[in-house]
Amino acid sequence: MDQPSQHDPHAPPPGVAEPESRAGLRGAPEGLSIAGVAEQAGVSVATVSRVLNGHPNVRPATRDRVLAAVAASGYRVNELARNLRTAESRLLLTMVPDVGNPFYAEVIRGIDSVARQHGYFMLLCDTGADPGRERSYFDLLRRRRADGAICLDPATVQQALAEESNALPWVACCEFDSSVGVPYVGIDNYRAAGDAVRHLLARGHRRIALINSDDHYLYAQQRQRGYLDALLDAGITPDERWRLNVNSLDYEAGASAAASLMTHAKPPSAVFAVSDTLAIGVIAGLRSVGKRVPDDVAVAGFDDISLAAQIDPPLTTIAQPMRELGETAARLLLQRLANPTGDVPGVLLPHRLVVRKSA
Amino acid sequence: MDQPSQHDPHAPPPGVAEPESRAGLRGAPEGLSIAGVAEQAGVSVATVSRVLNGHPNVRPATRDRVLAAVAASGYRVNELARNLRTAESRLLLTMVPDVGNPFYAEVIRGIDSVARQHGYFMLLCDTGADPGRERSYFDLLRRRRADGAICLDPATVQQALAEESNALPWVACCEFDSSVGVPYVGIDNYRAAGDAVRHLLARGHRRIALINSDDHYLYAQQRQRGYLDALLDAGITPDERWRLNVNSLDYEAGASAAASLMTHAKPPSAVFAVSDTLAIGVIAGLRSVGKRVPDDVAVAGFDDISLAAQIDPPLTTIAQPMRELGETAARLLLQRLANPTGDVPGVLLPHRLVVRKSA
DNA sequence: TTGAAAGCGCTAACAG
DNA sequence: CTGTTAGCGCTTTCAA
Repeated sequence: MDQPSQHDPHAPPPGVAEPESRAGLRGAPEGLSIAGVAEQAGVSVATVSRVLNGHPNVRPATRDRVLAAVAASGYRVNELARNLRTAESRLLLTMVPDVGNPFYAEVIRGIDSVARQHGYFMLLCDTGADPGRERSYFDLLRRRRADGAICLDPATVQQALAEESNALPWVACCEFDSSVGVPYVGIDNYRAAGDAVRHLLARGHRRIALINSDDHYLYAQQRQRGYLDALLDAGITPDERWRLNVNSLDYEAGASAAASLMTHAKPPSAVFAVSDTLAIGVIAGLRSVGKRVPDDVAVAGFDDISLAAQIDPPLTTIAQPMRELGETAARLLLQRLANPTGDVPGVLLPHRLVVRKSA
Repeated sequence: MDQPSQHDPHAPPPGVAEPESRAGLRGAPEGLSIAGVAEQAGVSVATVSRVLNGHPNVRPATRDRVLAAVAASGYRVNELARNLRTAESRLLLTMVPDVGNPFYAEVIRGIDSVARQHGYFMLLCDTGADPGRERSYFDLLRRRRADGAICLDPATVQQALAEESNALPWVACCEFDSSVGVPYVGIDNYRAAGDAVRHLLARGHRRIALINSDDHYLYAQQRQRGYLDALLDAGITPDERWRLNVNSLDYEAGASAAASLMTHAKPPSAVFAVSDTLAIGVIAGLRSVGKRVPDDVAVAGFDDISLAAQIDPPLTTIAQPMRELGETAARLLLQRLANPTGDVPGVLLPHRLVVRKSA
């Protein structure tokens, strides 16, 4: 009972992370090393290391002496040294196109929570979906600053990554190309988009526009195919002028896309935007040109960010399990790290149509 | 011209970050060290190190030989080793209450951009404003995993930090207590809140509610004082029942606070929320109980996140220079790192009232 | 202009 | 159960 079995060396060592006396902290010399603690405790550095890492083979009395010295001196392990010695950084790199997007923010939280649970920290990098930045961040893996990476960037840039470094431990999240051969987690974008469009069709709409994101996202292509096929299946010939691609998921992008859509003589009666942020912008843009939602134009979004339920009118959208997406990605990566040669699966998580007032 | 003067060792070493032949990468052995490169180039490890770090005293011919070996082998420096040797992690810790809040997201971007410009990466930690998590993250500094920290958490927890470790290199951002003695950047919350309330007063409102965030944020106290004094100055006795504190900045918190406010017999005609997310929730909550904004109730927010201009009605709010806040915080920290003993100032950035339709 | 060698602080054999 | 010791891969004197 007083002897920890099976110790995780990256959990806070017993006695070390506990609140210690202020005096101890005050006295903490800057350059105190394990050798200093060993001396104070009258043992060898090896023993201190053992105690710090929770190894079982230490006599309780010795352990206490070491712990006392640690507490008294305010010693903290130098993880720079530990990292070199163990050849791991305990850092997980997360590359995301836009931290500011609420969708990504939530995915990130999922990643972070699982990472921390396993003694890893998250190095978050905002790539702006720029291949150059992506590459340079990815290089952190080779330089050993991160043990593994999670990539949410466009499949086009993921392919480049895969080509030159299939062996490096990384996984794809949300955006993925199942053919590149890295583990991935995401949803069935084709079906999800179809579900959204079929909902619009069921509401009686025939003129349905698509506001899509940048085409080098594979998910954009998949959602577009889902949209087209759903239309075709309903006997509707898609109107090319009603398919817009925007190069950012900002509210503004959605707003101006919507406004331009409404300049047509016989404009669409419904809009499907592939992101809630876009859809919220669409609603604002529609309002700015005097259109009411959903009376004049219905709007459906994608993601179900928390804001979707709060705007006027509340947004009908496809819910993605954002947190789970992130959590799963982190688990897949951890799995790959633990067993570099083992096969790691691709996993598809379920989506869900959430019907609110906007469509 | 062909000799880099004044080289920053953390910028990509010349020739190393450039795209190399695929063959080079393919052939890269996992455990290639500087010694291997030295051998291939027929020089000593010291020389390789000099080349890698752009030291001037290397004969061009030698340098080329080394660079060729580096390119051919696909060698990448092991930063774990470099970090131990140079005793720095080149990581900046950022502790933030909620990554998902658009306000913080934007501040974070500012931090990240300056950090990267100076060869640092950002370790982002979501504390949930929890003192325990804060403490444990902060410990990363002592363990040498980060060279410095930027804290956006409540002043109450910052005080604890300061008490036990005034000597550690950290700065406060957005939320700060000028008396704790660490460098900080923020805005004049007292004046900003006053500006918002005075705008409401000028619009003819007398019954003005305040929806405030958790009281252990100093900014919440400052904004409350600004609100109260502005009312008092206008000869109005503040009504205590109209001051609400919520413990989260989520949309939902704003929505339910607004709804409860409207249960009063003679409810407020205007609401000042100390965060845009709260204000957006307030508008949704008002709508849910049948109130129109701004006709029945005017709403003012705080921050000017990008969403503020998109909702219906567009939000009147106090703009904070979010990016600059982050950038400045990073610069202050870098300054402290460069000169640990030097005095680092507290800096106040300007805010701005943005009048839109909601008030 | 270059090389040899001494560590940075830690972990993990290997002995005892 | 404990101590001695050999590195991890790099940077940096110090000498040549």
